[in-house]
Amino acid sequence: MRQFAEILLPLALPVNYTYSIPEHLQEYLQIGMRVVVPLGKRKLYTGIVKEIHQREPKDIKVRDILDAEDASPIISSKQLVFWEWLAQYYLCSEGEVMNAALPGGLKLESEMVIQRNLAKEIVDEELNDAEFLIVEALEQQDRLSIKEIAEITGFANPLFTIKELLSKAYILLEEELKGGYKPRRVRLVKAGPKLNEDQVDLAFELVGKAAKQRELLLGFFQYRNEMGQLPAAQLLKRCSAGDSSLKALHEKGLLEIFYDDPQAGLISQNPQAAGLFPLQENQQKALQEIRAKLDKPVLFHGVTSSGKTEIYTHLMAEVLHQGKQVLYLVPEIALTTQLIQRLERFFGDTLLVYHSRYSDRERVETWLKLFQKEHEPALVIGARSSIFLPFQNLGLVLVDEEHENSYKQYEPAPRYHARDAALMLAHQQSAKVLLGSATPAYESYFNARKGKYHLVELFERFGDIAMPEIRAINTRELRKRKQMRGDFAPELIAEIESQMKKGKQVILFQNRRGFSTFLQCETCGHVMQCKNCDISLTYHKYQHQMRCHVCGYHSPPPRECPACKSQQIKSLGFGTEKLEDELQLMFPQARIQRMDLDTTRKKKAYENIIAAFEDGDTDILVGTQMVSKGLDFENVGLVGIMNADSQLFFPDFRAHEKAYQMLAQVSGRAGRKGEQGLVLIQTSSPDHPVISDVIGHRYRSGYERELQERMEFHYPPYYRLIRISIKHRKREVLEQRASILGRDLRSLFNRRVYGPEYPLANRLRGWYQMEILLKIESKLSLKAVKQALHNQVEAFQQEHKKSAVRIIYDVDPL
DNA sequence: AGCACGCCGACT
DNA sequence: GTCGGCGTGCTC
Repeated sequence: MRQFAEILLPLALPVNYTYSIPEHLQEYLQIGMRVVVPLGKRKLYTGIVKEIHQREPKDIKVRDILDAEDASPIISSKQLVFWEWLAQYYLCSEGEVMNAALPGGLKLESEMVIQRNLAKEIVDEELNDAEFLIVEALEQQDRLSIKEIAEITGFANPLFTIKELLSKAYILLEEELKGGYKPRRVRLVKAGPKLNEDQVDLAFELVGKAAKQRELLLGFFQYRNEMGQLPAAQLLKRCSAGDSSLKALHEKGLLEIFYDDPQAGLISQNPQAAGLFPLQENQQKALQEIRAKLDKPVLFHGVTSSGKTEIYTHLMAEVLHQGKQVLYLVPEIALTTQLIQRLERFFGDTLLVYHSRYSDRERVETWLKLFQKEHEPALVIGARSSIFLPFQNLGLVLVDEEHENSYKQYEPAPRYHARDAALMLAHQQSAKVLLGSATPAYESYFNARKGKYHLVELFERFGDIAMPEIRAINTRELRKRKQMRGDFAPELIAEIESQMKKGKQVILFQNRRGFSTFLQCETCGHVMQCKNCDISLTYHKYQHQMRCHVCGYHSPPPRECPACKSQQIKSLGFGTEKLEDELQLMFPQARIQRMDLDTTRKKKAYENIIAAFEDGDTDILVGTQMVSKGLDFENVGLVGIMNADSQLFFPDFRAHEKAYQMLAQVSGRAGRKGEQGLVLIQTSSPDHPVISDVIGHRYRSGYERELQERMEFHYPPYYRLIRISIKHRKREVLEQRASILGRDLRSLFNRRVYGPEYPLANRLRGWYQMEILLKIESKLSLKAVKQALHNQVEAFQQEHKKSAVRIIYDVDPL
């Protein structure tokens, strides 16, 4: 019986391909193994075996699997089920899911290499100069890549020459797989044959007078772990000794140098070496309540500083104690060294960390380590992509700050929401789920009120700290009376001053990076725009550049208006950078730090800024969103919000929800230990209901008000949204096609179709873009809707094949 | 994703 | 006249 395998390839293919299993792999191959398969003319890919069967595909010339990459599966069947759900739910291919799921090191891609055909002897007359160069190079080196040949010949595209040589039989082509993960090895030191532990003085006699060697030997005794070894690099650094001293000790037979994987040399941590922090009575009560209700997902609504992390830690410890695995999801930005170190103290080796700032090698190591821990407890803390790790024995999924938008991936597909996907992951593995936030997403709160989740609430802060006092400052009024000093109300300036006098720190929040929002010509009103995108460029003073925040395009600021040549150009709006400038002028002695995307780009920059603030080396921290995320500072007396208006009046149905979340989260940074913190909000609408809710710490009131609107205007949680983006390089083609597609969809879904319309920026990276929005009643079967949608769009694309538009789906868009 | 095939501008 | 630009289609 001929055997076939359905293979997942890391490509956006509409269906999975089938390959035949050659004789030599028939007994060997298992679901979840990686295999090498040919695709197209000269490409090899690593795919994953999804299914093994005997159904021969019709009308397709099936090719053989070339080889198996693994001795045993590296993807569990549980993961394959999860991937399938993601592809189906988020309307993308399984290949795209696989691409997002696998760390780069587990994917292999082929590269063509050129080898000399030794059967063919060189006949000078047959070769031109370039060909001769290649043949000659191949006499030295037995294989060359296309890139290397390009370098040797100086041709940008040497394929033609290669083909020529191939036809003359001088060379052979071969595919070589690259990018495979190889375990890392480090140099380690352990006791040598001449080192007798009972007679250490003999060893020192052998060393003689060499001071550095004595120091190294002492260091070895001092720093080695319980297995009697440590990394050579660490020993040398601690003793500030050179390699030669170590070699000398090695030659004397006192120390042995060997190679092993990096874990071996580390001082192994004793799990739960540090005890858990004891919980306060109200925390204890919340924990008990959560524990009792985990038969369904629990939404834990605990105000800022209520000590949610401590409660999580206790719960995680319990699940680990049962021998199960825990996934602790946090937004990327909240994954700080502070938090990781804290967890490391409690959980030692059971803790695994996974996120995008880690190198690919580290991610592969984490992946494989978890795979090995099939039936062992493990705690994984990670950002959204950690939902893809190979959990086999998942007991609990914890989603912290579950309202965070950064859980949703937008580009590239799969456009998944890690919280929602994690709920499914937990469901598939019968694991429990805890969602936590001080400001839950309205959709989650709705689910909790409707009984889909359980709700646990905690309204007191840890250690009986009072909720901060929040005051709104009416900037419209002050501007009218010309009392604003730049972007600051007098009251804000006075408070900053008085806090600094008291030795308290200040956080200022401005949700806009750069120096100013845009540059505008005073004469003709022209606004400097990105040439690829339909948005204005932002002026960055430090780099003296205009930058596009969408595509990264940048250019020096113009001296004159490109439209009317006037030299009167003014900057409008303001960002963190300008704020920092103004502040320094007002408070020359103050130590001011800025924290935004620009200042945290480097690897350690974020940690450094936070450490400086924690150590009291910073008086005023100016920042964007980043300052509101999960940072716990001890000494913040004042939080100032420079301009709440941009959040309040943002044209999005979630604007009020997001504004409340942001204001409440930033406010939560104020006040600690027995002192009430102060929050000042500058706004032109101090009476706006969202502002009053924030001042009164009333989460529910905004929720109730907003839900009413959501129902009326057909938005989540009453309706589910699918956004269909249509892209084309030519505006006319796009508009014409989009309107046809809109009509097609309307014939199917009637009034549930909105648009096509241009989004806020109608051209991004050179592509025009329109959007159609589908609003589907929650009670309808989303699956059936998606099927119908897919078929309709497929038919539409078939009918307009020439100069086709690109279509992108976003299910549950944000 | 790559690579081949196919139709319109600057040049050995 | 061709070389080569990228737009489009296909890969089990």
